Amino acid sequence: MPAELPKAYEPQKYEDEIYQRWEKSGFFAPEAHPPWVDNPDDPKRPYFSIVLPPPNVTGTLHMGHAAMLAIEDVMIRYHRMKGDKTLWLPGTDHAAVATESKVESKLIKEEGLKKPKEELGREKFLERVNKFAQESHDTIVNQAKKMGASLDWSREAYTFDDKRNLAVRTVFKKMYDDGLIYRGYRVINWSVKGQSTCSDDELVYVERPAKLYYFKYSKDFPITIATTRPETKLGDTAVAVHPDDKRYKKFIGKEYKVNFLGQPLIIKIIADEGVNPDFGAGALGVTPAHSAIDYEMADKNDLRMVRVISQTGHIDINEPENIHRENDFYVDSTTWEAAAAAKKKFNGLTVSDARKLIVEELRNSGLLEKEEDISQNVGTSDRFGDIVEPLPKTQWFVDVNKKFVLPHSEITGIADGAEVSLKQLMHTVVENNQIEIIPDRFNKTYFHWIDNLRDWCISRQIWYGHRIPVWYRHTPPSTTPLKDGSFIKTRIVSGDMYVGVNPPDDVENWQQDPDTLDTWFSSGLWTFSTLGWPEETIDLKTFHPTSVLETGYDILFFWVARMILMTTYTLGTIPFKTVYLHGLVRDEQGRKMSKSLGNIIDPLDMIKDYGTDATRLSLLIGSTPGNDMKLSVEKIAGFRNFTNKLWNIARFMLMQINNEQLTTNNREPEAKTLADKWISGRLMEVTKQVTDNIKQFRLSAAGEALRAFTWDELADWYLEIAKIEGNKSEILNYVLNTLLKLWHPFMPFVTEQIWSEMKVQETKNKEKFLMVEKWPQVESRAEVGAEETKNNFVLIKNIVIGIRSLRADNKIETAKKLRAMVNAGAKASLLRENDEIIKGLARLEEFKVEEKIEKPKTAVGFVEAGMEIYLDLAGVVDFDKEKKRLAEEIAQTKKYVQAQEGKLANKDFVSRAPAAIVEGEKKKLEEAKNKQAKLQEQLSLIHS
RNA sequence: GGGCGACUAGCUCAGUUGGUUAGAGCGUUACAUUGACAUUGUAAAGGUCAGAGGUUCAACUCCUCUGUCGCCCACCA
Repeated sequence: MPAELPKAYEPQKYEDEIYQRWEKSGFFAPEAHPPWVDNPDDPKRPYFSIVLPPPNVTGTLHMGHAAMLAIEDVMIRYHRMKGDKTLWLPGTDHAAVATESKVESKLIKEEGLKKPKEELGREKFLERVNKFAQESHDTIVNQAKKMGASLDWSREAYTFDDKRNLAVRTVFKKMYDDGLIYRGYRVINWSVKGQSTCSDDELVYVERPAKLYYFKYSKDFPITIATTRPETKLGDTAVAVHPDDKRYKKFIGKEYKVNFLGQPLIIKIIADEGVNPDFGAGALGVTPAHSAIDYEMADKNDLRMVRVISQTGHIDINEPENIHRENDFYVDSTTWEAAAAAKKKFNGLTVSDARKLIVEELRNSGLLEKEEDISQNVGTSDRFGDIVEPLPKTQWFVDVNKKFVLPHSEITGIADGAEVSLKQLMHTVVENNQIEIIPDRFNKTYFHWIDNLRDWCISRQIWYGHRIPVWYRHTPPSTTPLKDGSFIKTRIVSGDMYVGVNPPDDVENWQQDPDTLDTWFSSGLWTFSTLGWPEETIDLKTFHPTSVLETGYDILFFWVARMILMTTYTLGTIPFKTVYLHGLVRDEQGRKMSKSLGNIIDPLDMIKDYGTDATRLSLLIGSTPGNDMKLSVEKIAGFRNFTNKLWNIARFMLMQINNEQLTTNNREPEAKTLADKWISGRLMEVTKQVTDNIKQFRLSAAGEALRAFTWDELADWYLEIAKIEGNKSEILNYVLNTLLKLWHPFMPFVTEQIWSEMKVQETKNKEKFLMVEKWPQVESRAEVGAEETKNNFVLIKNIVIGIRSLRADNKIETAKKLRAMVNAGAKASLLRENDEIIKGLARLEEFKVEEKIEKPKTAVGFVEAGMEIYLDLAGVVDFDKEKKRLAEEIAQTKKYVQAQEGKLANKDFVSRAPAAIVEGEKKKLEEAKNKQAKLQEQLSLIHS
């Protein structure tokens, strides 16, 4: 007998050591193919690759990461065991804003700096950020290792390292040359707090109460407008009404010179379909400089743009584009003086102070007609948290609608050299199914997002990020608009500007654009920048497009869509074939886990208390793609129990396997008994189920099938039978080998540990890994009699269950041996062959199998598959109770019989349903009728 | 305002093209326990599949409507 395993599995004892051995073995890298692969260098050998969604470098592992790592590791380990060239490439994300502000507040807190960026300067500050990132990098990496993730650390990438920076610069330059990146003066989302732009997707809308003010700009203005932001009206250049609004139709096209509390305005009345005549006053003041929607309206109607709010969030009506001395409106000196007074009055006020003042003045001058409480959606900055101030600035944009020539295309439906837009590319690859999104309902969301996509603002005013590879001869060109009468039209500022992958030769005469790129710009390149692009590396050729992208559905737009954009544009191909979206991990009440709620389940605590395998299973089983999952400590504890169960199953099996016969060589032995045949058949079925389910990304179903097999069939039945039949070395060995392999992707540690105990027994060599064993094959052998085997076994099983059930009902203690007998009819020989099993499992001293038998007087009975089984209770039976029990069962059976008869009496059913279904229902009816009759007979035989 | 999802046992969830007497885990109840495992075993209770219509021989499954909850998108200013 092999050396015994400890009674309980203690994950903490093994996990770290196993991970180190795995890592040292080199098998995480695709170069180290499993030893049994015959043709490792065959170019046709399939590959499987996943690039890990990079966690923030300064972050710590949370359950979301844990779920991601567990799901991806299952896929990776499965494909590695299948013999594919398998690469799982790790990396971390520099998380520009998040990291920068973390370091900033750290410097303030710990070193007493007031404004760290100003005080240290760009270079020194970035040094500090880099240092911090470097230090905390190891934390998240080590935590990923704790999860058992079989990542190829030799290829680790960072979104902000030199290689990725080169990729970023290269793509930027290419897009600029194609005219897809432009510098423009447009209304963008500005975070006053963060002093930076943010993209449309980074806005979070918050519902809050607001006041809607109704007023006229001045007494002589004909239309009342309504607004929640009176202070922006200082920059109005139009009033918009619905084209069909009878009240206002006559004003459309007219232009008014008004004095708005001292501020001179020229207001044009325009018509726009978007104006809702029933909301507010049915007329709205158009502020092109401080509202994205007004900006679009202004663009359509060729309006002027007057900026009145500065980037610090103060009123500032002194911007160059605001004062138009050429305009005859201002020739009038009184107006000019009024304008000067207005400036003096409002300038320097914060937005909210200005609002108060304006409302006050409107009220005093009798212009304010109404105040109304409404609820309003305001956009806040996801990163900084403050309400975003739309204002015009010169920024860099990616044009998503502009057509360009795609020289090389591997995209179905788009030919080499075709003229396309980025939007079209993004649309096509999902529509033509080159990229499959799981679950597929997210296709709809994705298309909707693309259809509404506007140009992407990519420049940010923070320091920790990829610097824009643009240099200006002196200072950045002025943002003063051209004197073409149009203050709206996007224009690309030319002049002394250099765009290049590398700095200009005489860089000392140039100044680089101070801005950095949106972090998603570099993340968008992730699948190919990590593989070495722009170099033409072997990795790129071998592993791209990647097989699967697995990530949370919450970053479908931020990241997944941008990767599709960047990859189709740059390489003319898809970044990945399948997108697997997992849900959010929530607490047991369905709430998000957060510090403030104190409901965080820390994966590292769980690993410590219950082991990694249990933690992984709790995230894998019982959750489906795209749906949030609820997690509780109890669930994890439950899987800890299962881990221990598996350990003890193995422990027992190893004790049953004869020392000389122990082998990790997986040949299926000949099945001798019915139970043997049954368990081999079931194992084969389960192998097929698990394999199919993993292939179809149904990991929960795969795990659930395996769990049910392992516990309910193998442990509860076959191993119990093995105790009775004995002498099962070979088959137990085979089942154990297969079982460990099937479980390995889900619970790598406990399976590897058991395997290495076996390896030591067998070869005295620990350095052979289950991790690279060959995945069990599903043999397409002819399953002669497989169905019959199963049915026969189920019959035995049901007899045992029936007897146990009667015992329990009659409160017979487990230890007491009873006598049972059966009217076996045609099944007599089957039951005789297996009577030891029945006797053992049902605790019988005698199991009498006869073709025909009379019911003993002191017995109770039941009917199974047409046989009557009697359990002799030797006088302890309570006949009243027994009568009741039988009557209940008869009633139930009767109900079923009636239902079946009704079904079969229905002519439509018999004529229209497939013959096989009808046959099946007939058979069920016969069996039930038979059962009913026999139960009836049993009842009638009770004389009390 | 538009869209999506969920609603199945006390709780957490499976249920793959329509055909099962609707399943699992946890929990509950009863009994057991030095022989692989109490991180256990045996047995049991527990469901009008949110509601109403419809299609069909047949609906948890397909269609329509309603309700409750959740999420995403959308700057009625």
